[in-house]
Amino acid sequence: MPELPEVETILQGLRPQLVGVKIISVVIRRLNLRWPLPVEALRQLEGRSVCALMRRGKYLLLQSEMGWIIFHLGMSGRLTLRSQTTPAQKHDHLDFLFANGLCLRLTDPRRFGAVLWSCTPLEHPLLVSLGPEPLTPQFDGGFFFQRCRGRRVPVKNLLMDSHVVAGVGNIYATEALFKAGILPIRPAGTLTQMECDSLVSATQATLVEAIQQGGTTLRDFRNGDGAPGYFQQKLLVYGREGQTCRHCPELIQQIRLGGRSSCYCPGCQI
DNA sequence: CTCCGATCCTGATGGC
DNA sequence: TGCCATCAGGATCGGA
Repeated sequence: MPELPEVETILQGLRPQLVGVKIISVVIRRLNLRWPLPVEALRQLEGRSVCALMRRGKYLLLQSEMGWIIFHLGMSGRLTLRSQTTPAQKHDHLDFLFANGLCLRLTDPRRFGAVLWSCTPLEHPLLVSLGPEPLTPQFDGGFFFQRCRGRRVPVKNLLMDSHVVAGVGNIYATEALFKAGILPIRPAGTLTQMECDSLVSATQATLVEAIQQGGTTLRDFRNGDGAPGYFQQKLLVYGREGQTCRHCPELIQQIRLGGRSSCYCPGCQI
């Protein structure tokens, strides 16, 4: 569910409420998500304070004096703040109860998400091989051009590959390709340096605007405070198959790439 | 190394 | 109303 802008939105909501606050207890209702929960480490958090909250790609990192908890929300995960009296519902798997009366609750119906533990999170196997953050100078047209060279997979697959660049999912890759005027099925190796420059700029502009809008709520995304995002109102092609392009008279088309649906305009994208 | 498809799981939706 | 198929924001894994 959540791509980079949604995780960033959650992070910005949680940070002022939780940093410096002591964790009183941790309630574990399910021992397994995608992988087993680090039960021992979660127990050791009790009585410790939150030192910092950070994001890397789609991962949300919580630092305590004992080490770091790594969250990944998968397709359907949510992290929300609520009062400690709110009863747990069907897919509420994990609660952190804080000294200020708040409860941080992890909900994940599909259970593709993960909760992991590490003393050095950036060296964790799942994070160490991630590509650069898309909103840093490391991710530029030259970098992406080099990663595309010799590759015959559709460029959209590369843009969504977290080992190439971390945090760009299906919605934002689809939107960025439209903004850059590039067809999602173009073999990555056929992109010119200029097209890579354009695609990187479009990706960054899309992510920045989505963060400003508080993310995209297609079904049930909510930030830490339970509020929806508004970027869905700005979507140019995602989910618009069969409708008229916003920039020309053509109809938006839909194809499947790597098992994911991709929308594009045959008039605007080459 | 590259690429493709299967896979983990539940819930919403639409056709019949 | 029920049943079934399809689809959904992710990322890993195995095999060709």
